[in-house]
Amino acid sequence: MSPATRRKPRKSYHHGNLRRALLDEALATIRDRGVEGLTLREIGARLGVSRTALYRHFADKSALLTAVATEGFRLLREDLVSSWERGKGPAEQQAMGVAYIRFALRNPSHYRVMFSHFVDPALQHPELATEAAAAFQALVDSIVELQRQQFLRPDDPVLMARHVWAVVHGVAMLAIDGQVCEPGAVEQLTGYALERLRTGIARTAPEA
Amino acid sequence: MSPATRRKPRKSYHHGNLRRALLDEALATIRDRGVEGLTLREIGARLGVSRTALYRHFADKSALLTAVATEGFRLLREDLVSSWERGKGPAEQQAMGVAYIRFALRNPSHYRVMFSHFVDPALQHPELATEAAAAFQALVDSIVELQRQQFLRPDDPVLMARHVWAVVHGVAMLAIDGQVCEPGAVEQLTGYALERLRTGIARTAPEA
DNA sequence: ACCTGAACACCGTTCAAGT
DNA sequence: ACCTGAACACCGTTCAAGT
Repeated sequence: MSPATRRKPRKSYHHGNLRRALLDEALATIRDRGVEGLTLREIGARLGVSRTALYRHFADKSALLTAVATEGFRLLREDLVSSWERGKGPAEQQAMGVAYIRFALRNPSHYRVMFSHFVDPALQHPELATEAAAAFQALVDSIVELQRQQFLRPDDPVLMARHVWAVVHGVAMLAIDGQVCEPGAVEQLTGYALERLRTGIARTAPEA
Repeated sequence: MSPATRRKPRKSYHHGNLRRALLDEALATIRDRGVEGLTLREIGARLGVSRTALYRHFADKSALLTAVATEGFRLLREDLVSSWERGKGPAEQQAMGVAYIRFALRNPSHYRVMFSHFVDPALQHPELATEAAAAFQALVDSIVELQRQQFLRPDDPVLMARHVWAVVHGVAMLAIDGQVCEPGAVEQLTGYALERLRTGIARTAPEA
């Protein structure tokens, strides 16, 4: 064995995208062991880099989590906009609700960090605040459009958007926290909650 | 100064209810600095007690947080039942919704620990699972009664309860996370969300 | 019974030093 | 530029010892 073939077969430096590798390793660790089980030292060890290599890409642990949350809001917004822009009608808004809850279930690590207040209070980081606001704005936009189409009550769209957000956020949290554990129960709750939500904010009763 | 008058004027042992004092100090620290800012050493120091005194009352840090969560579910259930039993009608169910959100706002430390997954996954502690189930059951009971009174749709009461829970939980989380920060916005969202929720699950349209 | 201080293994972070 | 190893202050937890 030459000295080059060690436990970690690696060139002297970590090549290319260490930042992305750190984010991915953090996401995997959060998925497996939760946010409080995340340690910077173990991330470095798993990637075969020094404990301090991370500080070349993130100011500290909080900055790493902030980056996770920021990326999460961007991915969520992309999912929501993608669903909405297929037709910009009532069916697409229902699809947005499904997409929101599916995002949380498929990206629980992102979702937990986004909403579990592990980042600095009051969204101090401007990037994070911008992405979070953009995701919320996608919801407001769809509500304004459906109000224009006379499908929704003419209430304050921001207030209505907060209500819609509360519903899908509540379902998502119950789902990823395992509070709804029977097989199919998440899908059942998603469908029921979105249908009751629609009835609650619709301009006219569906039978009218 | 005699040796008895030290920095911490205290009898040799902590008298009486150290367990309660530890819980209260933990709640205050969580309120001021968040769950991740909670350290057992500082709690002991603040109470003028050794770092290890806590282990006479709690197995470990997780057990302390589990106790906080368990107490939170008990207090929440008491608030909900108290609101409901004033009349067991539609107005009292609305009051339960208000009480739920007010509980979260008045006891944010309890609420965060209850729902932020700082306790063992899958609610391993039977006491915690029992209290959480009891709080949920109070909601199911009120739904069954209002269905019997023909005020609510005759859907599966557990499914409807999960939906109602998702709505109030979503509003509560947005509120205590400071996502709704303008003065009066929380009360506005609470009133709006509960009214839209009622419309969504009511048996008949209110105008009929 | 309840509490204490020393000790152990661990963590985030800093820094002078390497390539 | 990017990475490294040693060092520092901190934390949860254990344990033999005190009253």
